[in-house]
Amino acid sequence: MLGDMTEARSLDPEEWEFWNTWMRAQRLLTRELERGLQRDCDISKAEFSVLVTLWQAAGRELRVGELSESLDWDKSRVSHQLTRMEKRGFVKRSQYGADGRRAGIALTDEGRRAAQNAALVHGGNIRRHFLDSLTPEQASVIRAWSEQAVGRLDEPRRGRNAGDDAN
Amino acid sequence: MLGDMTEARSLDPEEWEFWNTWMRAQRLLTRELERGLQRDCDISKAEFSVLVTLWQAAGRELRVGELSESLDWDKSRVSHQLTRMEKRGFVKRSQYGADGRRAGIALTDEGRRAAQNAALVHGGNIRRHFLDSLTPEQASVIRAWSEQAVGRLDEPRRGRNAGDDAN
DNA sequence: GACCTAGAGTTGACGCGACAACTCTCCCGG
DNA sequence: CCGGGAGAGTTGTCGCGTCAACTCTAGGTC
Repeated sequence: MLGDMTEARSLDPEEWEFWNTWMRAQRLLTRELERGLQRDCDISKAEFSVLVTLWQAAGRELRVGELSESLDWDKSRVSHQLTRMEKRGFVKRSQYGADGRRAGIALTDEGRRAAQNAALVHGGNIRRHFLDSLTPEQASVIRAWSEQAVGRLDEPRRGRNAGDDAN
Repeated sequence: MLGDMTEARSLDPEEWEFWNTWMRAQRLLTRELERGLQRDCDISKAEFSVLVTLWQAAGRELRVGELSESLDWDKSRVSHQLTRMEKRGFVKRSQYGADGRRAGIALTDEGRRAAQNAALVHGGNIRRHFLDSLTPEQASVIRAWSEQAVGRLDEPRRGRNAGDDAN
């Protein structure tokens, strides 16, 4: 809408520095947590997300589409991820329907164990590396910004509820 | 240090929600910017980082190790990225040394054009999607958190200067 | 009943990111 | 001279993430 006059100007050096520091902080934090997950639980962040989402379904089998919606992942991404995780023995695609199609996704026992353990360990890591590092003021400001950013960036896409996800 | 007693407890539901919202905001923002970069400039975020870093070197050829240090990327990652970008015609590995080894990395003309254009366009996108969305208070709090997080997570790794990078 | 379109899911291809293994040169000590 | 690191760079492999193309079935229309 309304193209304003300052279009052609990029960012000032200090704005770039702000942006770079911010991106760097994010990257270091997620890298640290991802490494922790790999080291302590031997699973990836993507695997964690799927495990926890299925775990929260408490035994109910989810469809690929539901996972896709819940995680806000592309359906093909979910499918690929499930293929890998099926190979690892974390999930099972149960076939149903007379002809044998339409997959429902279920955790295996090993998947359940991994989910439970990872939630504990990863939660602790998040506390140590993120939550504990925030002053109350920082926490509330960052929470507010996050919510507003999600609202701004996510509403356009799906104009309805904001379901849970697990990252 | 000193393991405190609350080890075995993971996160409360509201802490998880905070964490998830925060991760989600990050993901949506970076996804949006990455898409913008792809759409408007036909380059990826990784390509952008390399282009800008080389551009800032203002004609001086960088070594792989320098790029790796500057970007805080694994050396092998730099090498792979350069291979792809060489194929696209953005960079050139100039050989020197009598026997022909030790690669110096230089931008091609096309690389220079792409860098310049992308810095402008991407900068604008960052302004629109991020900087403009911050109240002054949010900006200062987030800046402070970022710096402190980088200090905490990055100092252990390299106990020296905090060079520039381009993300 | 034949078409055919919409939706669900899978597959393939490709770039990104991490890790380990390998090459090659330089340099140092014997 | 030769053997053995150390440092720089490359290669291979694999998982993640995205896009496009494909399959298959259900359901609707004629």
